[in-house]
Amino acid sequence: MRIATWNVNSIRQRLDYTVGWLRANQPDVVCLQELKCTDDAFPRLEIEGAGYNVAVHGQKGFNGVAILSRHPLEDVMTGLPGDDADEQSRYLEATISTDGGSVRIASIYLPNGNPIASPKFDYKLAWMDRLTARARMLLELEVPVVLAGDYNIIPMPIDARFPENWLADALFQPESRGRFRALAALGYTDALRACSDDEKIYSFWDYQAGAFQKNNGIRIDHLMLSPQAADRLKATWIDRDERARDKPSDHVPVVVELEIPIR
DNA sequence: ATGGTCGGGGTCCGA
Repeated sequence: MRIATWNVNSIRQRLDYTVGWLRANQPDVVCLQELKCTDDAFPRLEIEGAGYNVAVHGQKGFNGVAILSRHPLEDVMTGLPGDDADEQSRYLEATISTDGGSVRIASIYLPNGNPIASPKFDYKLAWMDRLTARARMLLELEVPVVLAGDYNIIPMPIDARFPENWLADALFQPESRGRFRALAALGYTDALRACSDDEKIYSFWDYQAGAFQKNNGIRIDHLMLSPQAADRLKATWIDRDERARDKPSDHVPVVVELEIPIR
């Protein structure tokens, strides 16, 4: 089973590239982030036309997450538990079932958190605590779980081309990185690091100052696997070519292949 | 030394 995560930075601006990527790569599941549109404005027919079922949790102008699946989407859960007052659309969870097995998958758009001396950073940390609580619950299911998305976390210095540039950024604070590490300590595996020897591998390059041309990138899009998913991990990669296109997203797809046969 | 780019929705905010 092939599972991808991609922050598309507006699904309406990136619809052609998204459909083209689905056709070329034939993933079983894709988690999308930063849709920047409401459920009603999501281009559902075009995605369905490419052969995918759709679960959407949209929001006008900002945020918004979706799960696309070639297989039925079951038990869809919208929003991250733990704060009924949180109105930002950043979390969506569903079960993908095939005859070869089922996977619980979350599409995550973790808050950016900048600037660090602001309520936005507090919101980020509180959101991460809620995510950790949810991740702990999911482990109790003892099934393959994939928590995929834009975590807005640079886990380690090797995950940035120029780590010194990020010292004052919410993406690289000890509090943010510590919470990501806590997720790993629960028993979740960072799929890309578990299955790639390439240290200089990034998933985001800023639009400004020719960051992509200089390979001034960071790795902030992650697929975290429960033990039952990690046991089935076959391969991971990042589709860097998507960033070289005209008018691209600033993020590229990150992909995992799990040994869950599709029958 | 400065500012550099996108997207959405409206002439600024979020990233």
